[in-house]
Amino acid sequence: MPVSKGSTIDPERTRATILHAATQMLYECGLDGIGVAGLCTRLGISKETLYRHFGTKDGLVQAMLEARSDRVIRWLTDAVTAAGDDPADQLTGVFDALQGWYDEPAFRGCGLLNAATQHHTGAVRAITARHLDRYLELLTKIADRAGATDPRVLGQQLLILVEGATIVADHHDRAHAGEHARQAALTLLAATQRR
Amino acid sequence: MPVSKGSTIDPERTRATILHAATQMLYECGLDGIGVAGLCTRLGISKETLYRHFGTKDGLVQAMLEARSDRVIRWLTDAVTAAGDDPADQLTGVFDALQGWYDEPAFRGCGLLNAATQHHTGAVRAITARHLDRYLELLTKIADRAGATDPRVLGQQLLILVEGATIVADHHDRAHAGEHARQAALTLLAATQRR
DNA sequence: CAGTGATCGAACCGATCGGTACTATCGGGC
DNA sequence: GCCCGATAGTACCGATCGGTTCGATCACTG
Repeated sequence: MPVSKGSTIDPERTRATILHAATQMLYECGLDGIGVAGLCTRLGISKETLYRHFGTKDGLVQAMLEARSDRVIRWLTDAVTAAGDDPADQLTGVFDALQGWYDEPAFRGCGLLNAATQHHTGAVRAITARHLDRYLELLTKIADRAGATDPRVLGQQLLILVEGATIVADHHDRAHAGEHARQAALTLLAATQRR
Repeated sequence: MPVSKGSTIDPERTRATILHAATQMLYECGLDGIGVAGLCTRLGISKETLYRHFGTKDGLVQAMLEARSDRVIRWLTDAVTAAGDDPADQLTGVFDALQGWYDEPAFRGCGLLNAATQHHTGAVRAITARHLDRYLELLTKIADRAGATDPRVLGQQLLILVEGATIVADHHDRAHAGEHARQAALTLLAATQRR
């Protein structure tokens, strides 16, 4: 059955729907953990539709990763904003948000890092590197607002904590990684302010 | 040419040679980045030999990961030993060793974490989780010797720094990740001793 | 109401995958 | 010196992969 029952023909909306559903599937199964055929079946679309919107599987992957990066950065930016003006509170907001993520049953690590590890093509790695850039910018701003001696160094250290916590949560101890990282971040923040 | 020229028939040695060469190849290409056929060609062995020694590709992967974990842990343990008795020096030894690794052109992140991300089968993830356990044990011992208020928490934080530094080195800034993590580790160490 | 285009479902393609089978050949132990 | 086992090389298998094509069908537009 083409076009099926009451489905609105709206390419933009179709594309967005595919992107959203495929993001979850590919995150859950891994980029190579599910083929295009299986993906289309579980998305309830035909291969032709997928290929018309995204050209290739890699095209879908890249579109999905860019959208995911946007979403993650927005999510953490909001967490910072919601935490108020105190840099320590902002860091707490970030790591608490991360711990909330780790607690989700579907948590499988950072989708962008996973993708870069699986397909180490130039394009995917570039998207991931840019993602870390944006992360770093967010964290460095906090370090700057906190009056850190060297905000760039503290920003990098916070980035290491964020990524390390995500890795440890995925592969070792998801229950406490966020909290341990949060405490470490606050200690580093306090130490740099004290100088 | 079977058995080829002056090749010694020594199954143990053959197995070890395959394991060593395959470890490098699979680290460089990723577990799914090269097939069994290509692997055998570049290793100069036949598929039959590989399958006799390891049963399946997964068998090879698991044997390789276990060997790699042993090797990495021994390497870092040696770095700690070589650094003397001062916990701060020991941490410096660890992160300097890591930075030396990041500086290698062939550096592609932690092979065990990469493998766990690529093949999230139970067996591979278990080997990786155990690898992090051993890492944690090493770091917690340092925290303990340093007289940390809570050595287990500091050990976890150091683990987060180690893994975070490796991730950041792989995907963002390989030149400074080790140094930033080292500074952070020393700051955390000093802070926990001060209390 | 006619035509356009988005979509489905299925068949199909060549390539590649992990794994097996078989033969020929060589080294090492008896 | 003979024989067994380890090995190379090659052909082969079924499954699956990413990607293409085509016809039928339905929603929307004019």
